[in-house]
Amino acid sequence: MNIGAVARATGLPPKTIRYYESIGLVKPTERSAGNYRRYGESEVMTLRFVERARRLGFTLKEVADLLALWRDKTRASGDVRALAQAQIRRLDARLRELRAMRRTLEHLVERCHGDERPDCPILDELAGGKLS
Amino acid sequence: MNIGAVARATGLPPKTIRYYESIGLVKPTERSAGNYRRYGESEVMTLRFVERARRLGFTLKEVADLLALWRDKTRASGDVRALAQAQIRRLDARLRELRAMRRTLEHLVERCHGDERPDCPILDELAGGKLS
DNA sequence: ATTGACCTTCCAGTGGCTGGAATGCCCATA
DNA sequence: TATGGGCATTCCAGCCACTGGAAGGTCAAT
Repeated sequence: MNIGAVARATGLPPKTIRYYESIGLVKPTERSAGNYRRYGESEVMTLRFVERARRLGFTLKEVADLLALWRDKTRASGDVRALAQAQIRRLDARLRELRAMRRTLEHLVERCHGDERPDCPILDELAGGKLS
Repeated sequence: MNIGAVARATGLPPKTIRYYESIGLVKPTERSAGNYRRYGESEVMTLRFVERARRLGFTLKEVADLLALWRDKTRASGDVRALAQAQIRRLDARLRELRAMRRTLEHLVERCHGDERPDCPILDELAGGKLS
């Protein structure tokens, strides 16, 4: 399998696959005569794993840790769970931040008539308000 | 006011203030004899404006737009409102993404016993599951 | 005169890609 | 056999919004 086929099979762009290789995550089984990357099924599985973990918001560092645990048949499932729970906590923190931003913006938008006139509570608050 | 005082007054690190200057957002009124940046009240106000807008999740490009609207006394408040509403929509999109991640992770964590044993549904799903 | 806090510039790195240039490979068709 | 098109390669650069650190200059107080 060339990189393009792997890209189609994993949903990851070729560029990203090369990037993952450059940081040591997944490397091709071999190179063809013409120096093309050639991949086998297990690399495709690994890349799919990476793609799914990324979609759950894990950093590449954590993905590497998860991959290591995946490969380690003697791992403790508690270690995996701990990573997942840490990620949930980070998501919660981020959700709280975004919700706070949203609330504030919503208040501002409500108070701004939003027409041709120049007076605008949004700018006023940004300029001097306390924005809670 | 030197940059350190401005930093204290705005909550922005000196490095960030210099960075904002480098991208043309806010420049000091003048330089002292010893080449120190010197700021007046209006720069402090501008930086506070920037800091608040950033806290609401606006990009620096949008902050620049908001600043331009702020300075333009003939602006239409609708233009400001449109920026704020676009930002709310982006926040909503991001919130949906994060919530979806959270839901999936929560399911996975529930199904993983998380002890010393190696079998782990989290890894299984990352490896081959459909993760909804 | 010396200390120490502050300031200066410049370069480099973060994360996770993404774009583009210049070049090379592979295969099918005329 | 030439040629064309679709792949692939490497390398450099850029994105965003900072942040860290080195090497040095300034300023006020002791």
